[in-house]
Amino acid sequence: MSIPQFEEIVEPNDQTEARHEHLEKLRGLVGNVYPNKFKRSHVSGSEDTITALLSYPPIAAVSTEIGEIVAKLGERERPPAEIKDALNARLKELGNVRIAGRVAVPPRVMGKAAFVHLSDGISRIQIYCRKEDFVFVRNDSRDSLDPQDSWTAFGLLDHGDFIGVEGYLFITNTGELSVHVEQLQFLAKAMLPMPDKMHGIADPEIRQRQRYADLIASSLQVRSEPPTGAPAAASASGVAKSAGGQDLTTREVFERRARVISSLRRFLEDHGYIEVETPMLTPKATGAAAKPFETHHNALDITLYARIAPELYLKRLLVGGFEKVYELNRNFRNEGISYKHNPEFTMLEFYCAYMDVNGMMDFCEELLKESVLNAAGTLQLEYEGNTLDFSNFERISMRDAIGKYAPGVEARDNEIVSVFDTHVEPKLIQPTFIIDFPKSISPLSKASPENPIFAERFELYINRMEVANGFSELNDPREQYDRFVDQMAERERGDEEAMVLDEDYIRALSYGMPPAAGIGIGIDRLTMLLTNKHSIRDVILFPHMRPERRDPDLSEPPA
RNA sequence: GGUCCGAUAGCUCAGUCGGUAGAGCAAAUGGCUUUUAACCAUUGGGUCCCAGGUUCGAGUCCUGGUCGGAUCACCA
Repeated sequence: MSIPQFEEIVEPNDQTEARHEHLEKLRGLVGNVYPNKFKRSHVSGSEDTITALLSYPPIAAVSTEIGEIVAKLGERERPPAEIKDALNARLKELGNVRIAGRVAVPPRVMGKAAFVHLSDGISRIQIYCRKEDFVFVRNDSRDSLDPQDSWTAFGLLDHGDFIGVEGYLFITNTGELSVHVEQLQFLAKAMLPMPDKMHGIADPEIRQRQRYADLIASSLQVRSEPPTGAPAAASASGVAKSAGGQDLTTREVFERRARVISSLRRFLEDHGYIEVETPMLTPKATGAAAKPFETHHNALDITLYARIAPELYLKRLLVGGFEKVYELNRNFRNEGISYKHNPEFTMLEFYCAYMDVNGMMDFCEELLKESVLNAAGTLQLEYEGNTLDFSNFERISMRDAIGKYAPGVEARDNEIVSVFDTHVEPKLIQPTFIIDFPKSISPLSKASPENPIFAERFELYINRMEVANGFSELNDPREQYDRFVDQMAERERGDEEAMVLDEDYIRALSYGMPPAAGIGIGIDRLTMLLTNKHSIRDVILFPHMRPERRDPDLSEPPA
């Protein structure tokens, strides 16, 4: 295997060469250009990130006051000096702050003063540097550069570099909260140019392959209505929009994803569930109908499969005496990639002893309402031109749903599923539990006591997508065995996705499993709904893609 | 896997009928001590995705390929 040259990875061009030159000149001025740390101040009570400082009440209050005054001014008008001076006196009392971040705009140098915005990935704040008025700190000693060298060093900063500054907060003549810099420390270089400050990254390939660049672009992008001082956290309310009313930035999408996941965990733990971890590499790929990834374990010389579902392991734990368990982690399915399928996807599965399918629907509804509200701040979500209303979940049998959404369409018992898939699923926009599934396609669920051709099973549909699937768990080992045998017969007939018999699972059930209900919830799809994203790749940080291919001419060095 | 669409400067994009490769941003140089998509002046920057073909001449037309997107089928 050939080792690519550094220059093949970071290709030289006028942009990178300029940055490289700046870096070498900076090295001459400040010594170490990749120092190990920068100590931030604690004015806000905890470590002063830019976001923490901006949301610290005394500072937020000043921002709000000046913001209200500026909002009333005309195009070229400036806020009155006496108001500004009074606010500046309040800011000065807070003392010096030490903050760090990425240079968020190309530095604006104007003769003998300069303005730069720093970003902490969420919020940005302006810093103001005046020649003769601030110094660069050397990174290999405690010395400072003289003002002339400091000004020279400032000119070597590029859009995207990391710097740390110390200074005092003040309001500029135009009314923007800024840091008047007294000391500046160089922290790290950006050797590659930042994404276009107005457009960000348009190419979906780069957005997904180089998520880091996408995240930078989303934090540095200049929006048509820039968020003036208000931290992004203030956007917690509202639908899939951030403070300015625009679509969520990439950063905000993944913050919202994190919020819904932590809320799901909290709700489950508050209701007595414990989180468990079951094998991802398993000798049998079962518990769902899907093609698995296959690998080989050398030491044991056996084939292992990446799990397609944790279901059968979790139910073994019910046998073992855990009454409420959940697992929130990845499943792997070796199938097509689409806007709603990624080869690895995140599933929340949980099981509750002594509960049936109806109790599970009730609980699922409460869980989703709570988590959606926590993550998005509302139960009404704008999505693809519809308003999804999470305050109301319909429950309807598969048979009745066909009558309601596809009136006049004939559906004999053996066709009910395909008729449902083609005629009903595309119409299920609002949260809908479909119940009464045919038992034949539900090999792990209990039959309905009222009508044994149905399983006590539901699927939750939202915006034409299956978001959850749950049922009363079959706990009769003999019947489970018979169902597996039926599945194996399907397999023999060529259905590659029919379920595989798991002997150990039958043995486990034979020790006795309490009546129980279980569910799987697709976290990626739920996140799509919460963030108004139409592709699963937009809610997975590093979605699967074909590997990047290097130019073959460049990758064959002499042997 | 099928169908449709796309790839041009570091980034975002134009490029007419086949006739010398364009803009904005970014970069470089100079100016400017409160700017904020800063501004003004000057300069540099191209494997037009790759390989063939048609043609006097191809970014443009044709064929094949690579990568990506949308969509359909299977899956959650």
